[in-house]
Amino acid sequence: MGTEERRQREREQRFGAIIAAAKKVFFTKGFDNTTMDDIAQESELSKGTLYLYIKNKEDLAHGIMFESFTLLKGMMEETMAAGKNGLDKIKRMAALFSEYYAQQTDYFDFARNIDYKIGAAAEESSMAAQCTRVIDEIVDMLIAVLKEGMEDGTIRNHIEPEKMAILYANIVTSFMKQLSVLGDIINQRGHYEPRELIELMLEIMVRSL
Amino acid sequence: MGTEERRQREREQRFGAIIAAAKKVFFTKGFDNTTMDDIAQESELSKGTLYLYIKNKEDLAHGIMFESFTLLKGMMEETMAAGKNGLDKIKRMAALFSEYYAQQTDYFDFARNIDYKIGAAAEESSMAAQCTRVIDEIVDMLIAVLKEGMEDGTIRNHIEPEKMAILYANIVTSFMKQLSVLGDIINQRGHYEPRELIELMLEIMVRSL
DNA sequence: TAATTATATGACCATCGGTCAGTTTCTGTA
DNA sequence: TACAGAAACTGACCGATGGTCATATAATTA
Repeated sequence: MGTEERRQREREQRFGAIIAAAKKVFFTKGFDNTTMDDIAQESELSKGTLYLYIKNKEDLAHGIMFESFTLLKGMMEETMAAGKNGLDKIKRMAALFSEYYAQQTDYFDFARNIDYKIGAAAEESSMAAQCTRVIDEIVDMLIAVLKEGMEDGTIRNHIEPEKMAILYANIVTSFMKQLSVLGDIINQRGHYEPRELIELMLEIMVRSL
Repeated sequence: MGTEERRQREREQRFGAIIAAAKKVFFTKGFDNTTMDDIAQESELSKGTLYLYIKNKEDLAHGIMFESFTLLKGMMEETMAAGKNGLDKIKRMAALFSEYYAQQTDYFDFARNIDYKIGAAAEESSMAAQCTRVIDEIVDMLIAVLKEGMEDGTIRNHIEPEKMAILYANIVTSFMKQLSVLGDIINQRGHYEPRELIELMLEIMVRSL
């Protein structure tokens, strides 16, 4: 009888519902200002029950990050497939990042609070470990496309692709995270749209290849 | 009689001592893991007394940031004075930033937690307001040197210098903040020294001018 | 139906940022 | 020197919050 299977499925659904509820509250009130009671209420469970499905508040955040990274990875795969050569793929990727930032600014704001702990937590927490795995896969995609560009001659720069992938990924994400927070203030003071600054940054990155 | 003046001086010394104690503890244990009781103990005052000199824990952090930005500004002024033309000044500035990162990595790690709140807090807190003032002065210095380079022909790129200063300042600081946290993990996994990645990043930035 | 197991609950605990009534120390005056 | 008022200081206390656990409820099995 499939009782055990059904239970397992229900457990996963519960977990998914908790992640969804947490995401809703985190993105509305911010990580620090959200209490576990808020999440309990939103998910219509008691606080104690939450802890049957998650390890702690931080782990919950890593679950959300995992979802986000997985989504991005899927979009990258689609984008890459459409590119004609190495440089073209990178240009499309840059456009994708810009679009992703515009649509998911909340994620970057949230990530700024959280993702720096992922590496340190990866050993203890399965959610954090899953995050690092997806991040590694994303970096691997970047490495592959850089290599492709070097081989087909569309990229002049021949520094180690592994090093460049790490470098560029960190420049882009750190800048986006910073803008997700300071963007409004910068816009208010100097009238520079965050999106405009990001496009400029990406242009500099692509041109440097 | 100079009683009042002496008192004022003593108040400032107390404040300075509290900042110093807080800095010591924050840099050792991190912002989140430091309790106000820790700082009270380190500064040999009661917790209640701390609050006669500071507004709250965040304000204390802004005081430390202010000190840091002021230090950097002073170093920038020295560096700029030694430069021969616009581009030369910028190259020296890049070298300065790299050196500053190496010497004060702790500051960036700390800043990552704090500085995003400065803009929002500037209206309420005098410490945060002082921070924004120094940051503005630093950005103004960058704008000035970019203009100089455009005028003397050592910089080809002629986008609005105001926009470029904001763009470059944010790329550089956000990347440094990210590395201050992830640097060790990156180094551990791919054997890329943080300092090396920062030099590469600065090189890309300078070359794009 | 009774026993066992899985799931859920919320009162409770420890910690921490911040407050405030009360105490001590300093200062100017008579 | 005595004393009153001001300034500086203290630490017990408060409210909020992440996390726990003894207990209760529901589902499953025999």
